[in-house]
Amino acid sequence: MIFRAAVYRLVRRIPPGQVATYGQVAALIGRARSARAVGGAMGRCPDDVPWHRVVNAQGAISRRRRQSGMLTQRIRLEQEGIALRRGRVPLARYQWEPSRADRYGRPAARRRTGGLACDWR
DNA sequence: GACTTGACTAGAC
DNA sequence: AGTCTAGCCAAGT
Repeated sequence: MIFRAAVYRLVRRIPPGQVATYGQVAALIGRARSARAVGGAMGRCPDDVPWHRVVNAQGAISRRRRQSGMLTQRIRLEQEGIALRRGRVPLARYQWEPSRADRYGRPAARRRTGGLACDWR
């Protein structure tokens, strides 16, 4: 499975009105240390991928090299009923809690940094 | 195959 | 709560 294809397949399963973090997406496809690469994949995704449902670990909309897109993301989230508080999505309320069937692999062992424990569940 | 570039993250101040 | 750093890694050149 190509990395990006795995990312897109998973992101398509995020329900409307909920969000996931880059690190969470990475962990769910069994690549717990690839959060950064997930961001790269989101930048060039097919139109049917709900990219706006992916935010960073703080619940904020990550900055792009070019600002364009950040506003669109916020608007789309709000259209799905997600209210941002102080510029961030309250993850405690909106973060996706995937069922076991939505998980493809077990998170990699955590190294010094970059790897995520299963704390998003 | 050796860089370079990010829509990343956890920890340490 | 902000800023900085060190790790991480897929893709593109």
